[in-house]
Amino acid sequence: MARSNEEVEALLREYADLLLITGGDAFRARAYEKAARAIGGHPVDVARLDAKGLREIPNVGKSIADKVVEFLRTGTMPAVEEARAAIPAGVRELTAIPALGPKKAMLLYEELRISSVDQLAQAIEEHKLRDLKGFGPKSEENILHGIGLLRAVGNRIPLHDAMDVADDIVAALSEVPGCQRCAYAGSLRRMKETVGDVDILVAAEDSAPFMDAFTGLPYTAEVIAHGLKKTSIRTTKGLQVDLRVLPLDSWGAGMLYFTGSKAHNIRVRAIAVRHGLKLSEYGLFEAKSGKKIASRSEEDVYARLGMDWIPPTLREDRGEVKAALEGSLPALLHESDLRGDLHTHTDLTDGLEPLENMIAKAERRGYAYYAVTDHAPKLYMQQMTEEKMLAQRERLRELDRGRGHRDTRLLHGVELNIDADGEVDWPGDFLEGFDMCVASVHSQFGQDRDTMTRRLVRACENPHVNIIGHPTTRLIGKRPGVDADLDEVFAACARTGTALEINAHPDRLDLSDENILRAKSHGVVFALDSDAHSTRDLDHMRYGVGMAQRGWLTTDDVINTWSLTRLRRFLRKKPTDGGR
DNA sequence: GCCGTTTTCGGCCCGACTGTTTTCAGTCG
Repeated sequence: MARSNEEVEALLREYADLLLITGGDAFRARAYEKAARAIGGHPVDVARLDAKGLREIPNVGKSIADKVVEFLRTGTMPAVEEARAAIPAGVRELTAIPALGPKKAMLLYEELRISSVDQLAQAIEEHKLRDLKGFGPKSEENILHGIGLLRAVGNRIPLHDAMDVADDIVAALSEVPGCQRCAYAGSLRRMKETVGDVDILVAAEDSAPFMDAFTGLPYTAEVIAHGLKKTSIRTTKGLQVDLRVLPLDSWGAGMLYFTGSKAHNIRVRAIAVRHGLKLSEYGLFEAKSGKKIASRSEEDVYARLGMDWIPPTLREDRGEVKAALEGSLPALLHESDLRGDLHTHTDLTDGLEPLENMIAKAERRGYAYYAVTDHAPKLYMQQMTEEKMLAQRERLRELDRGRGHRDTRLLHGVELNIDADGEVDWPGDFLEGFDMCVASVHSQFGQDRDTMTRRLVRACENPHVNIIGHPTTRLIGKRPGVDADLDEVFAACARTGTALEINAHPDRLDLSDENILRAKSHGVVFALDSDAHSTRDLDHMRYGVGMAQRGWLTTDDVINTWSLTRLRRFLRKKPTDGGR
């Protein structure tokens, strides 16, 4: 499995939630939350630390360090086990519903014995909540709406969770003797924002050792099917993973078939039929003779159908087949094309690590430039002031001075808050001092369509705002995007020379691929940002790249693939040419 | 529970919004 940090983080978070649900000391719960976040974002694997090393992580003291050591040694954390015994797991699941927190979840359990989302939905239908203190018709409506959101994601899991599992399994199976190829396929390879199940392919002569290794993985909770060509398991976290072993000669056809999408496959197969051919997961065959024509690589198969190889992220039947036939596929941008990150935080606000650590990691990623954009004062909990911001700028300028032309150049920016009426935190003369400004919506997500549209358009029209951060503010599976006339917003971006962010944080992936396609048709340019709150978060960029590719973007569309000179020209915000 | 001390206990990111109340608790960022 990847690192223990994520496991420990999840456990400590669960404990914090359970403390809140049982009405324990809120500050104590907060201490666990803070420690969870710090450990999740810590650059070193906690499994390699002793109690002393653990206590060097901020917000981890003796009590938590001991609990973590115990967990790493025995695999359980007794305090959490006890809390679990007291509260049914379903009660905590209730708090995943927006607008339903620990207090109300506990009340529902105590008064009505509700301990699952389904029971809650039923109770609302039967109007059982109305008589409860603190609940009214509006809460019923809000909770039902929240349940709808949860169910829309259904059994699909976030891309990065699936990616972690897939990376691990591919690494494990690649070690098995006789492995000729091993890779993941399916919607994961297409980088869809959520994934229903994971498909792993292995090329080998003998499948048995792989099937055995697969079912013997430490996080296999259940073996759903066990065969010679296909084996399916369910992981301890409930994710289904299918393994297929095929001969090396079928690799290309297999990858093509299992990568999908279904709609893409149907379209490609139709072309095969037109050529008097037949395409299956085993290869491309002459329909009449059954003679195999191509199968070894995806390139071979596509080429024999008169097509260029299609990047997996485009295989959604959104015009890619036609483009591949015409030789007009876009030259998609790749992670290596990125020259910088334009939206990142430090521990001056809610980041976990100091400026110096973040910059060091940016250098390791080989960036030509790197922007620090901490939060502005109107996100009140961050306690930002002009003085703090100016002190950070001074420090950053100091670090930037004396750098060679090979080093990462540092930009001082800010993530402003877009007010209810489209204003931002500081007046123009203060904003003038920043190299660049991101502006994002962080409050009042429920405004009506006209108000929200005006609000975003006004932010674009601000001459100091260069990038609209996480433009719809959606959280996948938790919060829908704001209601706004996005076409109007996109048009405003194009008109004013404001870039739209593709926020690569796996919980956001905002803009989504559909919105990227739509925005691109308006002539908008994009900033592909990690929104990192720790050094590890900087690596989330791969998910943003996935979204950008799914939106058919090239380097010309993404401002942080540009040279610093071209970027600076764009940041001066000349509406006439948008900096292009 | 953690932290930082006014070194052994008091403060802990702070304010807005919502829907419920009838003066505020719960939730959220």
